[in-house]
Amino acid sequence: MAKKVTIYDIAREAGVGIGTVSRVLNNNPSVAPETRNRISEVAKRLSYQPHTYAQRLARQQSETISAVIPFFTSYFFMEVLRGVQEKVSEFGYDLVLYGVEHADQAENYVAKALQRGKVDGILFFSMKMPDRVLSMLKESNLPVGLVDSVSPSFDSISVANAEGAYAATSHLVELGHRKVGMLNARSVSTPATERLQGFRRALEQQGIPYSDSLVKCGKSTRHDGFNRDSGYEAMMDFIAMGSEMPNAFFISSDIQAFGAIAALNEKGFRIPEDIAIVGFDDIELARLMRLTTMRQPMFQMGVLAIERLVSRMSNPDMEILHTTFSPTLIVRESCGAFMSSEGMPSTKSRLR
Amino acid sequence: MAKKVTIYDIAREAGVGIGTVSRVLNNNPSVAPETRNRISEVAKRLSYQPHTYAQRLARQQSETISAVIPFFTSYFFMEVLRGVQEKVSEFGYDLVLYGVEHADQAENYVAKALQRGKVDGILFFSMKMPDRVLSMLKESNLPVGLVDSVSPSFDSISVANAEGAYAATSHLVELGHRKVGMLNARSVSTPATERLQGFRRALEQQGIPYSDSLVKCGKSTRHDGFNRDSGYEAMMDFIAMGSEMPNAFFISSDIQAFGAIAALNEKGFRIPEDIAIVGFDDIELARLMRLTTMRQPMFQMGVLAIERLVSRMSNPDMEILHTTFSPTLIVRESCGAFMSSEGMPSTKSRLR
DNA sequence: ACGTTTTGCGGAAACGCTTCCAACGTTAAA
DNA sequence: TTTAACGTTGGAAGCGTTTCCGCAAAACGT
Repeated sequence: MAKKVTIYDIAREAGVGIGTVSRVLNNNPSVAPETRNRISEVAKRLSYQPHTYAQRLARQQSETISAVIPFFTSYFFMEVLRGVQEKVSEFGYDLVLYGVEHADQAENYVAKALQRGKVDGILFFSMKMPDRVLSMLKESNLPVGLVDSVSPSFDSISVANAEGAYAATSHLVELGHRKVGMLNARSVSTPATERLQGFRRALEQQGIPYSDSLVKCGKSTRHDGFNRDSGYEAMMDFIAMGSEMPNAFFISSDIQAFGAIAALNEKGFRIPEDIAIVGFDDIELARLMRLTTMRQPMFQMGVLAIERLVSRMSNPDMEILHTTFSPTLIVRESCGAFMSSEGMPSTKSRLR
Repeated sequence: MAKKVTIYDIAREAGVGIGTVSRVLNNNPSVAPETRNRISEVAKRLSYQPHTYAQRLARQQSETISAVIPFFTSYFFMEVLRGVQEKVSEFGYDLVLYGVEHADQAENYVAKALQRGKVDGILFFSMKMPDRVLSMLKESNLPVGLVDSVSPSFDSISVANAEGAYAATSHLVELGHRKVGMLNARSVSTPATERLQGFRRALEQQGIPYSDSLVKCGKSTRHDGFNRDSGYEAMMDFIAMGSEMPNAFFISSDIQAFGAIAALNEKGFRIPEDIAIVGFDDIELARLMRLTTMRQPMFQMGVLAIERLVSRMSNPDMEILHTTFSPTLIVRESCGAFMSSEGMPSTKSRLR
């Protein structure tokens, strides 16, 4: 280990008291300029590095923000995390990541985090937490931010899931499709249920009868069903419907859409000629695959989440803010929009 | 904030000294069973939570592992990080992520990290670090692990890049191609230069003359050239060669391959009928796109990296270990192997 | 019955820092 | 000239643990 240099060493070397050294290090104004210089110089010469944990213990705060995330390995979270990471280091905080499988694990973590000084703020991602935990959090007075979920008592950043699903579905219907289905994720996920609502509403609004047989979810439970296999399985189920099968699908995430496309390809369906598809998220691969989808400003959500959290940390009485982003429809080729508008299929399709 | 409960509270409540409380909390055997029970009970009743920073200060260690990563938003790193995350939490450590743009930023961070007690171990990902930093690290005695790069003085986990490139290129040649080119990433990246070596060696071994015009790299510098646009640009450059253009390509990452495929499609080339391609990495999408590629065991590398680091932390004098994974060739459709072996192109191709 | 270990335990010291308080020398105000 | 106020400074106290030292009581040996 690098030999420790403490403020005592500096104090001795500079012929002052430790209090003065500390004041210099913390830019406390009440130090004579001359003394300040001398101390700064000694500190640099000894290449002093403060002991973070000692500081945190003494200051009673952690300079740490932690993010509790269900599965930080999904494309969606990765993208949001990029924004988070960028801002966190800009503000000079540490980022501690906690990957959890379910909300109850989060609860477990909350208990640990609540000890004063462990973290200065927490961000929860896509977690529907039990009321008990929520109120624990609330009375703890710890700054908390919610991303991709909402609760009245905390700041939140979210996406208008229902609205997005509504737009996606409507787009399909406007393209002339009457038999449109949905591939959803698991209903334990709030975004999934919200997207289902949007889907239903769009159908009803367009005078198309809704039926439960119109929405399917694969059996793969990883990432709450937001995964490729789930999409593959659900689409296979649809294909098994035979002539009853819808010919247009709103799919609740791009990654599921890719699974669905694989299933479709395997069974000889062409996209968009035979089947139209619109996804959700607009992950990088969606552009590559020419997938029509609803874009969520993931990076930006991460950035905003930290900005909001930091301002709440410095001003706890700030009024609670809820920000909802509206996803925007990105029309590419998988929905067949170009085909119908231009009268012929695009020659550039990468979808089969 | 949750009202603080300290070991003093427990001691008072249980009618013992703080030393005993601490011993119970740390499972130190020299406490009478009866006393131990009483204390545990009180601790639970008061829902005591140790103050992490105080512990770390007293114990002189941090229970934290940090990972320094160039761009933790690329598919390759995401996958590796999954493995890292899994193991880290299994061992009960905290994971602190540092995203950096270049090695010099890492240096900056190293200085901070070196202060005793800040972190117990560091993992560096894909970073070619200046010797000065390396020796700083070395003499600091901090446990260090290298992933995707190698240095004699530290444990490392890497992939046989040259070997992989060799295998990929050879596969192309064995399929009958004589004009084979390479799309590389930027030469600042060590994996990129190693893969180039493998490519050259394969050519030479097969009696095919190498020429610099056979390898190109796009202008996009993000992720050191391991990005989609770079692949697109490089392939466009190749296409501009006209009749001189190779008809088979080894591409140094899957993501670049997708860009290249886009370029090819745009210009009307068919894959694999006109152009054969093999990529590198085997990211999830490669399977979807039926891309022939060299698989790196990314998740496993992450797992191993942490296991190795943790064992070094507990046993600093352990002999230095270098593990090299050999990438394996995953034959799918983009190389045309099925076409040539089965005499006809696959009907399921998703590559155009 | 008397040393001698062993076992269990209390609490001071240490970890490295921040912060508060007292004290000093100066300078301004009266 | 006296007093009050100010600008600086030193260092003790405190943050919540762990750990070491030493002591008492209990267990052991003979």
